Amino acid sequence: MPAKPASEATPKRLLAKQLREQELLTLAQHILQQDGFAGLTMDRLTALSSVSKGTIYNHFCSKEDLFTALSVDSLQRQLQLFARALQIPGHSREQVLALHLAYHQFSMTEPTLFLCLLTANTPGVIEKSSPSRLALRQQLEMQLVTICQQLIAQAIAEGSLQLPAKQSLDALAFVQWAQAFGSNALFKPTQQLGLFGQLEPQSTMLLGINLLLDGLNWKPLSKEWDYHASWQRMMTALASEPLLADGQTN
Amino acid sequence: MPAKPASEATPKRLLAKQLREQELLTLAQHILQQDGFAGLTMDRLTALSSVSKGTIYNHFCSKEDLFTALSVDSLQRQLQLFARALQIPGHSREQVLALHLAYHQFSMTEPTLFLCLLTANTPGVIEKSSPSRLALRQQLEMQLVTICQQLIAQAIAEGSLQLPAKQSLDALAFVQWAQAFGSNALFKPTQQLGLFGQLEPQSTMLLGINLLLDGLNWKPLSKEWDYHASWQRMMTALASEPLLADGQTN
DNA sequence: AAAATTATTGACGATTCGTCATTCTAGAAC
DNA sequence: GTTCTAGAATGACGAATCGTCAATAATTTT
Repeated sequence: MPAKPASEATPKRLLAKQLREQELLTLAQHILQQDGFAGLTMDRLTALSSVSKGTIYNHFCSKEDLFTALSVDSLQRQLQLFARALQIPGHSREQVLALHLAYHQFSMTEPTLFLCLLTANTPGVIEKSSPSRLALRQQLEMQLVTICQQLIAQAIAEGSLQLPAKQSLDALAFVQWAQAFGSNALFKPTQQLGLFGQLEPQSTMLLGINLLLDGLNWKPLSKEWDYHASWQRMMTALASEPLLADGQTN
Repeated sequence: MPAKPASEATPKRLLAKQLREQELLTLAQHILQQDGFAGLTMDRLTALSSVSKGTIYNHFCSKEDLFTALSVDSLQRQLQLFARALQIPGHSREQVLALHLAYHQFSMTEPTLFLCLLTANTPGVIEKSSPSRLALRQQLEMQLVTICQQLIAQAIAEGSLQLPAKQSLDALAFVQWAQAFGSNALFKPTQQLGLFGQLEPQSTMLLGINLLLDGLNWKPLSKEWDYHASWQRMMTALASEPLLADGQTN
């Protein structure tokens, strides 16, 4: 047998495949926002796509795996938004605010993707997703958390924040994350929220963040600074800022 | 046509039906914790139960409706735990802590039920559940939130807490709820949590609560009181306390 | 006890998932 | 340019699951 170089990496095939995968994902999103989650069927996806069912199953090992893939997409979008949010000037506590805002904006402007994120966190979906894709998702989540940790570390370094006794950076990042996740999940798009229906998401969310950061004694405190103004300013900044294209060096 | 009394309310049939429904729900739980969410099938539930498929569909209009029913069960259990937690003596801030602890304990000791709660919050499930059961769930959630609100109102009345300017009771309850929900969801049973794997749930959760309540200036502050001790004390209290039976007047 | 109303059954149709033998394609070897 | 081959694509098919409904049984009413 001739020493075949194994051909391991398919040269340009890979690109086409990734491209098509993205195409399938956006198509799935369209179906979701048009017909709801009950309307997303593999057969339907097949019918509306340009490829056959077999090919689709060549991308996603199950319908649930498709959901996990959508959640990965979701996280990537979120990562982009985080990057943009961090470019808004402001002191460290304002930057935390910017991240929370970006998260919130994402959940509001991309309800479908956000709901995919929630769905993909469900045991029924996890059980039937491919391990590799689950790992990918976890890696992306880690990137997001790392951003938060860096922000906290930076605040400590510059002196606007002191690490509480016996606590880790991780713990602080977790608390922030939990707060943001919980708030956005409860304010979730669908369902007119009988529970907290009369609450205004924006200011309630800001309240939670302020309480948390005040509790941490993260300077300047909410009594020393108008974070409502900061929130407003950042909202317009995030909305208007020309999103820098993907692979752009600068 | 003879004036039929409509027979509206079936006298004792209802009891039997409710009893059987509970039986089906616990059976479904057993299947879930034994074979995972992928293993729960209507046919399988039928096979293991003493009734036929038709009868089961006479209780739950779809498989998703069954999940919503499980989440209702979950909330009822949680309500019980809240009641018990409130009986533990302590000042108002300790009582808030007790509620958080009860929530956390529930998510840890009844992982399956908690996961049902998460699953039932998913659009795919909501879309296919019966409106009446969704309403029931919402009502129970409302009860839980009301308990939180009362606690806050009481603290304000007795002077250990002041309502922040321009904020409502609802908003404060929401923030607490979001924090608790987020933390427990992220520390969810399944999946060894690569993100926050090395974190110790207990103390991290306590940290979050303390930050929030300190931010609210809810007395006594965490620097003036050993809430870690309170947490420990309540944990044993919750674990050991003889659970008062359901319909017991006292 | 007969009639009438309500509940139960489980076989069946319909839907959806996921597979696999076959067909096709793109590039390597000659 | 032709042949060869590894891998990709296809879509008909089998399997699994959902949910229904005509027939039957149980219970209440008269």
